[in-house]
Amino acid sequence: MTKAIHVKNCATNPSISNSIISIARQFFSTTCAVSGLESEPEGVRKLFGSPIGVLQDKDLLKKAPNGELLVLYLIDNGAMDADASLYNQLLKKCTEWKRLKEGRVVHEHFLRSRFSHYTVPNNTLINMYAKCESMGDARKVFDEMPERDMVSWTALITGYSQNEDAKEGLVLFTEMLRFGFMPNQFTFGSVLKAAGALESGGTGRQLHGGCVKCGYEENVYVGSALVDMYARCGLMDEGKIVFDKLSCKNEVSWNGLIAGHARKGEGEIALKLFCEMKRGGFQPTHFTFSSVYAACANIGALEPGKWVHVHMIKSGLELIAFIGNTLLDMYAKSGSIDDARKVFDRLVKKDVVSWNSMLTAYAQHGLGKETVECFEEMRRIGPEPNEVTFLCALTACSHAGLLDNGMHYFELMKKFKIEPNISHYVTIVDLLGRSGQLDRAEKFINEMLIEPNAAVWKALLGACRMHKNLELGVYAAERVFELDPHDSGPHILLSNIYASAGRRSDAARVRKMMNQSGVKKEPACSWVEIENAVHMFVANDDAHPQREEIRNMWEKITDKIKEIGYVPDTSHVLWFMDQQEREERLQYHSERLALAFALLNSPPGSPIRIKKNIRVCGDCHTAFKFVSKVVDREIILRDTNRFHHFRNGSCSCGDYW
DNA sequence: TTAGGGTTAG
Repeated sequence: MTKAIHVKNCATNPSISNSIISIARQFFSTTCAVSGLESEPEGVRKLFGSPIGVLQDKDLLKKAPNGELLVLYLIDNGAMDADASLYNQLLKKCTEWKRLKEGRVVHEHFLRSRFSHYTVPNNTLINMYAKCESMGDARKVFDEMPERDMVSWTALITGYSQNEDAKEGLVLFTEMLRFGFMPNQFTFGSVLKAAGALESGGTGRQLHGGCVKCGYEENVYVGSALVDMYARCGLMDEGKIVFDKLSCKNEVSWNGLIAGHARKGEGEIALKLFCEMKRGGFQPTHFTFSSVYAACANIGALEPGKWVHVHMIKSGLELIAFIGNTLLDMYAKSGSIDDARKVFDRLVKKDVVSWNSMLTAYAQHGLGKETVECFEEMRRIGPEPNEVTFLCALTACSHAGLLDNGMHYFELMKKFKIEPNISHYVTIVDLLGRSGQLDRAEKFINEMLIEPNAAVWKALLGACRMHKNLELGVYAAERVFELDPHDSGPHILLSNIYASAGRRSDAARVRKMMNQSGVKKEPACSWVEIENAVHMFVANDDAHPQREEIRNMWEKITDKIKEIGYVPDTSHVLWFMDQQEREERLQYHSERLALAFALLNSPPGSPIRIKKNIRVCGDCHTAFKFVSKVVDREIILRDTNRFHHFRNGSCSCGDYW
């Protein structure tokens, strides 16, 4: 319905009257009759801060930043009548375009008006400040308004929950109940988001009870928020129950469930749900693809990831950074760095995360030269690097042994006014340590501007293990034990340092200390993907149906690689076994079983992709290099740190990992 | 006037 606004005393100046007509149309979706303006154009110019000419533009309000102020000017000059709903519309526009500065001016004007006690525009004010991330102002409006309704409470609660202050949102919710206001579906949506952000399943369950009581469980917004809340709390079963009960589901409900499994590292389930979603006739969105790619990246599932990518291409969704970044990451983490680069090159618009993801991909694959080139390219044509960019670049230098480049980048951070955080320090210690500059690494730690944490000392400890420095290793391990006594890694590292120095009783003491304090070692396992199915192996796996064939295969391979010079290095195996026992133990490390299985079950010549949940041991690394030579296959092993591409007897990491 | 979902590092 169109309503005519009669602007009184309007201008003979056509540019002003045209502007007013244009504003009326675009701003209030109404027609406007101009009858002559006697006010001076200078005043308008002052308010706009820009030449009047700008106002003649068709897309006036999108371009002219101060359209709201013109309306206030017209009100002040008696050219337009104000009412409560006009203030409301002005504030809504400020919210929509996130124009905090103009919003404040409208707010002041509103306070001087005779409508300042009206609840609705005050609620809109709360919402405006909340959306402009100015919660102090939102709270002030709420506290000072003479009368509040349920919307006032909900707008403020939503503000806190959207501005990462979930706790305050929940506190306010209980207060709202105390004051006797009944929450509606909007309120529940926001408090459930808050409970999810706090990963507080207990609170979430109580709220769920409230939703049921008030009859909102079936509402698709509330239902999806419940699914999302349970998913963020890691309670996938409960999320699934709510999801199944929803008679009216939409894409968001599906996405909540899929993203939940993706976050938990349950890639297979996320993929299965993606198929179900499509079968159910739902169109996957950017959010869906993003979660599914993250799920594939997590389990290193290249083939399923490619399959989902084909679906996305068919669906016609543009390759924007939003999904392209996760797609790139998926290819990189699944071992296909070439595909990752292709995605990067095809991105419609690259943002800082795109560049960081590409740098990370190169870093994980040990491609130091490419990382340096990519970083330089980013400096030339890309967005401003951020702290993650530098972390990626430093990690790549560390993994590739590029000491000078790494130290140069660390210095460069100052130029970009980026304060190094603890992760940057850890990486530098790692870089110096791996390069054998242990004293320099120690000196660096002592001169750090922030307090070193367990990770810093762990980096030094790892370097001491690599370069067999007992004294400094013991010192670093003691620091780690003080700061993080429950981590099994440092205990094992120290025990191994002692063992390789021949100090068996000390090694035993550390193991005993570890066992007594209840520190548990994560059991090692490996995965390999054959024809779209993922097979998992643990060390000395006796349960596998093909165990005999696998063992025979590995024994055959061992004989072959021994012929061309492989000598088992048993220093990575527990010290208390005899030599033969140690060799046997090594024989059946999970990655070897996975490799033998892949050799038995995949076509000759095809690359083999294996994933391991902990760092690959030194002896397996050596063995794999020899294997890649005798079987003439590329073996791509992903461990927790990085990728190893084994080809023709050598590894892409240059034995530097 | 108030509501939902995603990504890079360690």
